This record gives sequence, structure tokens and C-alpha cells, in this order.
Amino acid sequence: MKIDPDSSTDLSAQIATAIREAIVSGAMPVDERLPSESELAEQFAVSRSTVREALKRLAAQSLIRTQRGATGGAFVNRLRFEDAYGQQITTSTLLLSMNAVSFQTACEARYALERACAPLSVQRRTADHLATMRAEAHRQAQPGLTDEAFCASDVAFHRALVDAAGNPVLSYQLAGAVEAMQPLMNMITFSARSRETIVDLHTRIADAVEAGNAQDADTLLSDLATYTEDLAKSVFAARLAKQPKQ
Amino acid sequence: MKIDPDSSTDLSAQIATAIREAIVSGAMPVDERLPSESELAEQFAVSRSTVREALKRLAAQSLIRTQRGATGGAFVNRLRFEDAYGQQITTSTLLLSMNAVSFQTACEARYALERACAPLSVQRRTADHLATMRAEAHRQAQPGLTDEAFCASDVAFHRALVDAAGNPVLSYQLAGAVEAMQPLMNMITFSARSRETIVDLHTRIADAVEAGNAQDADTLLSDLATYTEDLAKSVFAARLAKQPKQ
DNA sequence: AGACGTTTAATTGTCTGACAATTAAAAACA
DNA sequence: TGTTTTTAATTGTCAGACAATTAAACGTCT
Repeated sequence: MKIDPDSSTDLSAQIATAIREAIVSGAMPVDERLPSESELAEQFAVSRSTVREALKRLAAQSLIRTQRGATGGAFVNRLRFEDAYGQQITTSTLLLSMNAVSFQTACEARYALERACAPLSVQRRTADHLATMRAEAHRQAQPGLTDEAFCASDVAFHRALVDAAGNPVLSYQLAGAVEAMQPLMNMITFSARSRETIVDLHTRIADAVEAGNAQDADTLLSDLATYTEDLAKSVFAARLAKQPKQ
Repeated sequence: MKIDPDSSTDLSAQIATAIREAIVSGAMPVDERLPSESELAEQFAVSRSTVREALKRLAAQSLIRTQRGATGGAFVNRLRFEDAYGQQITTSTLLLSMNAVSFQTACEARYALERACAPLSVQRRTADHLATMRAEAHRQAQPGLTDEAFCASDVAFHRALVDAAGNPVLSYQLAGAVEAMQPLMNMITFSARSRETIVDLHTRIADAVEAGNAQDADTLLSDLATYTEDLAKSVFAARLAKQPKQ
């Protein structure tokens, strides 16, 4: 762990990187206690403030946690999926909202991922997953549902489909894509007719999953992808026509 | 933007969250300059050090960048894909190395994602992507290649395949999965025989992509997935048999 | 007037030293 | 032995100072 005081980079960033590499490389096992802030300051020959800024950087990435008190200190954190979720969602949301990614690209990625899950879901789905999918599809058919509630239910349906694959990595990847898209999806007004189409596809997807028919599930997801993309495209086109400013 | 000094949470964490929400919600557009550290300290009624710790947290997430000097300060960062890549890789590596995810699960997710990309890659691949795939497959057939170099080339091949899909979101998702797996893949000793099998599959995948045959590409990827998982399984089983400690 | 060097002011980066808050262990006590 | 008090270690916060950096403002010379 060496740092260069003459570098153009911040000392706190250098120190954070040094410690981060030690953690990621496995040199510091989970739950290991880092030296105290004062000790680190001495080791790196910087002030305590600088060390603290470095530690806050690591804390922001959930790499460490800190505890006050006599036996306190900074500990290497066992990264939990929920922590990773949160970061993934924040990052994805920003990428989308800052127009680094178009809605269409995100949509395409999302359905590609779902189709990747489908064969696994068909094999491994539990009764519970299937029940959730059915329940959400049923809810979506209710009249008087707000667009936002319809969207939320749509997300729940697709979450169940993905979770059914029993692969937390895939669930985690999807979570980012889906949650990040929600604000944009909420802008869409779902007509009675489009809702009917979507609910029908959802029901048939649930049927395919129940029947263990991976091929059908894939085809139906492909149809749903196309339909959603077209729907979004027309909505955004209409919006653009109304407000051509900027 | 309100913070509660009596909360059990750190003030710097609260401030970071407040600013983060302002950024993510879009209230602060890209490249907007945040108030200076002194001004923020006054606004939140805390010391400058506390504000600084909050800002370092945000910097660690690439949400802001800072600049020194007269017109300097902290600016809302336009999140770049490369930044997101880095974070994704760090996170994925940790999830894998801390055994929150098994190698098999990661492997399954990786190939599921690749198969999701394949149909798009077949449609959109450029001559460049194809050339890279061919070049890497050729390199992998060279005798005297170290296992590490073989692995690196393998990653490059699959990257090209995924990038050919022309969807940065998918590329980004894959990057995390693939890079995170590399340390574990590097543990595998590839026999001449297994290399031959892999290179053959790679070549045939390139053929399928060139021919525009999505079905073949999918089947071949499925075969490769099975083969890799079996290979890894036997390697880890052998390793476990040799060193049954812990 | 324009080009060029100098000063100045704003801002982040770092350091020092101090005190508060928290916490577990050690010590004292019943 | 069980309970309470004290103590020491550690993080969290604060205040003030100075260094480093940078762009703008200013002044000077041609």
C-alpha cells in the first residue's frame, strides 16, 4: 500500500484505491477490522481527515462499515445483494435519465434479459412464483386501475418471472434495468385496448410457464417486447409532436 | 433538503443522501455546479469537514466531480458507461469472491446473458466484430499459450460477441459478470484437449454469426455453457479432493 | 488597442488540535 | 456472584489555518 504525495490525484482517492484493492484482492477478509483512523493516518503519513475521506468513499461503495466505541472501527463488509441492488438501481436510473441510454435500448436489453431467464424459469418455477404471476395478471385486468398501479403490477409480474429462474445474479441484473425504466414507463398512458393486449400476453406467458413450454414463453415474450417498444415509441412520438421545444 | 442532527445516522451520510436524491431526481441537471463547501456547510449547519465527507461519498459513486481553483467546485457528473463499468465490476467481483454467489450461478447467468445477446449480434454484427472473434479464436489455437492468456483471449472473444449486439446496456451487464469471473476462470488449467473443444465451438459460433444463423449460435452457446460448467465443476472437485481443509 | 505578465480572489485539498458520543471492557462495589 | 461505575479506545464533528490551484481582473509595455 503505497501512495504518492506528488501525484495530481487526491490523497484520499489514492488511499481509498489502495485499501479497495486490498479488499477486492481478498488480502483483507470479510469482517476483518481495518487499523484505526489514527493508525492509518500514521501508516500513510497523512492527516486523520484525509484518511476519513478515503474511508467515506469506501463506505459509499458498501465496501466497509464503521462502528463507534471501544471495539469499533472500520470493518470489511460482506457485500449483500440488497446493497448491490441499490447501487445498481441508482446507476441504471442515472444512465437512463441522463440520456446516456435511450429508452429503446433499455427496453431491448430488458426483454433480452427476460428471454434469457425464461427457459430457466420454465424449469424451476415454484407454485409460488406462478401464483404471483397469475395474481398480477388478474390485477392488471381490473377496471379502474391507475396507470401507475398497472405499471407497478407489470413490474411485479416480470419480477416473479425472473425470480422464478432461481438465479440471483440474473434477478439482480434485471432489477436495475426494470426499476430504472419505471419512471419512463409511468409516463405511458395505457389505453383499455393496450391493457387488454398486455394482460392477454401475460396470461399466456403464465400458461406457458405452467405447462413447461419454453418455446412458447420465448415467443410470447418476443411479442410483448415488440408490442411494448411500439407502444412507447408512439407515446414518445405523440409527446414530441405536442411539445417540439428543445 | 433537510437533515436531522439527532438521528442515529451520520450527518455526512444524511447530507450525501439529500444531495444524491436531488441529483437522481433530476432536480440538479448535469454539469450544474453545487454550492461551495463553505456554503453547503452553512446551509446544512454543519462543519466543512462533514460536508466534505458527504461529497467524497458522492464522488465515489461518480455522481459528482470536483475541480479546484477560482471557478472550481463540485459539479453534477454526466455518468459515463466506463464509470458504471468500473463500479459494476468491483461489485460483481466482490459478490463472487465473498461467496455470496457460487461460480455455477455466475456461469449460468453469464451464458444466459450471452444467449440473450446472440440473436441481436447475428443481426447487427459488423465486419470488425467478426474479425475480432476470428482473431481471438485463432489466437486460442496457438500452442504454448499460457492459461492466463487463453482466458484473456476467451474474454475478448465473448466481449466481441456481446458488443456485436450493439446494445451498451447488455455490454455493461455482461462486463460485470465476465470480468468478475476471470479470477476464478484463471484457476482453471485448460488441457490441450479442452482447449481444442473450446476453440472449435468458438469457431463454429463465429461461423453462425457470419452466416446469420441465430438458431445455431444459440445451440452452440448452450453447448459451450454446459462444457464450461462441467469443466469448472471437475476442476473444483479435484481441488477440493486435494485440499480438503476448510 | 492588443499582447503579455502579475496580482488577486475563490475554491478545493490538507493539516492540526480539540471535544462530543458511543461502546465494550475493566474495575469497583454490594 | 451480580451490578454499577469508571475507563479507555474509537468514530463523529467542529473550528481554524495554510497550501495548491485556477480563472478572472488588473496593469504594463509595445
